[in-house]
Amino acid sequence: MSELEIFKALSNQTRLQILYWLKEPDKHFPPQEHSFTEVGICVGQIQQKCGLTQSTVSEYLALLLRAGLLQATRMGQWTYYKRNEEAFEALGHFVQSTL
Amino acid sequence: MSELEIFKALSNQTRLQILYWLKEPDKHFPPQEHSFTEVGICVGQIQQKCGLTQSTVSEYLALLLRAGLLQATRMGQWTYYKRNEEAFEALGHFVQSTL
DNA sequence: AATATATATCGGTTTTTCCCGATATACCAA
DNA sequence: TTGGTATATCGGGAAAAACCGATATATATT
Repeated sequence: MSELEIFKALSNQTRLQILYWLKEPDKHFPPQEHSFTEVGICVGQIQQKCGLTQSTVSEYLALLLRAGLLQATRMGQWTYYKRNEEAFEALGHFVQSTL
Repeated sequence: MSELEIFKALSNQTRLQILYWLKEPDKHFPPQEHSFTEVGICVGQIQQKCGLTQSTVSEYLALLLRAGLLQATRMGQWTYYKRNEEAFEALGHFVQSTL
């Protein structure tokens, strides 16, 4: 995904907030069956904290996924999202050396 | 300026292009009276390379300035813009460690 | 003062983004 | 199969961004 698309994905307060929450899931979300670091957080949990509708949050997560900033894992009827830390490192490096 | 405003400023292909040109002014702009690294490039030169209108380019530069990514120097009837490299370093660090 | 040039700002149209409700799809359980 | 829950997708209204042309402002020159 292009840097332009990444910056667009980051140009929204709610999406930045989601990324912040997902940085330390155990601090921001209640305990769950599956490991935070392995699968991430399901859409419903994120939606509750956002206060936006389910459809909007689902779209935001899909957008962050397309930008490469998140990874998704489908487990049963839930989709778990977690950060793709490699993408953040790569982006930081890009900003420092290329942008 | 907030990171959100910075990411918004970076969410445009033309503005990214301008930042790229300003990274190595001597490679992308004709010689000029004043030192590239000291004052930067004037609006007209940037506008010519963009192909957009003067008003649009002026607004883009003002936007990048407000975001803290550029610095401006008024000299006579010209305004010279150059990159604020500290802002890029700070942003890269932010992406790596905080975002 | 009058003119010319460079840049900034203003008003408006088109495009994109934001965010919603409704609906579709996927999966699970009875 | 039927019904229930989780997520994704679709269609659309409202807000913001992307540009533009016209005009205002600032500076320099004559």
